[in-house]
Amino acid sequence: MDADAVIDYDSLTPVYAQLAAILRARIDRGDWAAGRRILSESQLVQAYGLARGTVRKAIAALVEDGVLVAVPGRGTFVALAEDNDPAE
Amino acid sequence: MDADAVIDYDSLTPVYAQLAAILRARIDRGDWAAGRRILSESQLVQAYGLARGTVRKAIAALVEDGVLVAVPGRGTFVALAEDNDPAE
DNA sequence: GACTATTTGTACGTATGTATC
DNA sequence: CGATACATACGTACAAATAGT
Repeated sequence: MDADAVIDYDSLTPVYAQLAAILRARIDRGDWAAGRRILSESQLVQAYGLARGTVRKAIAALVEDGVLVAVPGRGTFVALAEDNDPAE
Repeated sequence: MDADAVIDYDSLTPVYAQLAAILRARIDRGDWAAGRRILSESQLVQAYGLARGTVRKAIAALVEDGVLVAVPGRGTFVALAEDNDPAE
């Protein structure tokens, strides 16, 4: 996945999945280290021009994969375990 | 969980979680056998007086747990495997 | 093949609640 | 107290898949 920072609405891949891939790439390339807080939902909404629901869906997918950890009232953080669960 | 068929908006448990518990109970008691199609999202909306997003969230939780399987254009079905993944 | 109806999937918008800072 | 941030719940609209006419 090379299309960082750009959402392609004509793509077969859902927007939220594209954003999830973008965020995962940014984490992999070191934009945010483990344990660091990433952009807030509002900031992601503005940065990529998406609806909040779409941003939340992307974050939820990464939380599901153990890449991110969401903490109510604090923000969303990069998970500490680098190697995630290969199950599924 | 005994409060079948009734959503309690004053409960600490989120509405979508209550609906998920209700549906799981209905499956356990045999309202729908394995491989059978359950109510459509629209029917669940009408039956329980909820928004579609809430219904979808409840279904998503059960799909996550391997209890249900959603098929685009056809409906949502009771999964074949009775004993689900106890992980998590 | 065309058309319609049904059903799930995706996307967006808004409001409220609660916890944190 | 106010601002920020995540969680939940409501609503709308359109797209895609499926089935039947």
